[in-house]
Amino acid sequence: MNWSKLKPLRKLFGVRMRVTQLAREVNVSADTVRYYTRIGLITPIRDSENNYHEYREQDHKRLQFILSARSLGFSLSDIEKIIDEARKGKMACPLVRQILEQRLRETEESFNHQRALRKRMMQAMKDWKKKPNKTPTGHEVCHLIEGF
Amino acid sequence: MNWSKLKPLRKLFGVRMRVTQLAREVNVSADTVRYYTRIGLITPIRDSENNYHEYREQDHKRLQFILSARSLGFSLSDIEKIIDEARKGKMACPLVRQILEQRLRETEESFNHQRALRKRMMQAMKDWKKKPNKTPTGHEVCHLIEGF
DNA sequence: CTTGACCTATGAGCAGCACATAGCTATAAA
DNA sequence: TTTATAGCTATGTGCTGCTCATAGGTCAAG
Repeated sequence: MNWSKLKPLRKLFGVRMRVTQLAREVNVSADTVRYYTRIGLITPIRDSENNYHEYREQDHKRLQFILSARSLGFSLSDIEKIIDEARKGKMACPLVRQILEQRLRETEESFNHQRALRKRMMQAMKDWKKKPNKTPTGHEVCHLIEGF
Repeated sequence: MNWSKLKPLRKLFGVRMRVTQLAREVNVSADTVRYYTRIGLITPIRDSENNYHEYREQDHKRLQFILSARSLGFSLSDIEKIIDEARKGKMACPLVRQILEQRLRETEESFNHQRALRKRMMQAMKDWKKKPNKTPTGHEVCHLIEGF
């Protein structure tokens, strides 16, 4: 049966989208949206005709929330907890504040690690400019690394 | 049979260690050493009596090489390639230089991302201090995140 | 000889996707 | 109307670099 002529009726129930269209609207890959769907962060309905996911306006909003939270360093697991709070009608804000604080500390830490790594790498680049290449001897692999 | 009385003979063939002892000597976890062994970066021999791995001096050196390379941002896959070059008797240095260059570029990039993330997070911390907690309405989850 | 602390190898799990696969859809040409 | 085919779909698997869980082995003390 051809449902295409009936599709306009769906507007009565709100706009429905498939995964690729939704992904394009928020500028992420379809695989990312599929992944969030798979782990239950987004809960679209199924089109019983073809088993495809149908994303509604609320799923769109949910996805935007997820992406905003991601851009603030929240993990998907954090986001799940936050959404669960809100689903239970509770205020998620205190939890959100607390998680942000913790993630910020972690980000500071990994930022410092990155900075130190970057420094080491730049130092190696510099030092190695003066050093020659060598053929490995015995159980040595590369004197540049071993001698750093 | 008790082999312990024969063990001193092994010194003729060099010092042998088990995973935990080697791990302690280089200050990493035994699981890390097991992992490197599992993926073939370190190739200890097997004690045929008990199927345990026996690490020799060359494995110790190899592990130190791996850790030095890791501390310069090389991936385990990079390290595998480098070791393979050396095993074939080739000079690994040119490859090492080239990989370092690439990894440094990537580190710069992710460092910049981290810095931007950190900045966003700190900004959010600051902004949110003036904002109240709110009970979720409709399909909203947390106005702090949504309104950032 | 038995207890029990500690050790072992191996399988599985983690984040956060990206990719491979097999099969479905939709549009346009024939 | 059929057919071709481009593009879509859901789902399974792979990736990095470990860490943890499990089942069993070792070994010195009692």
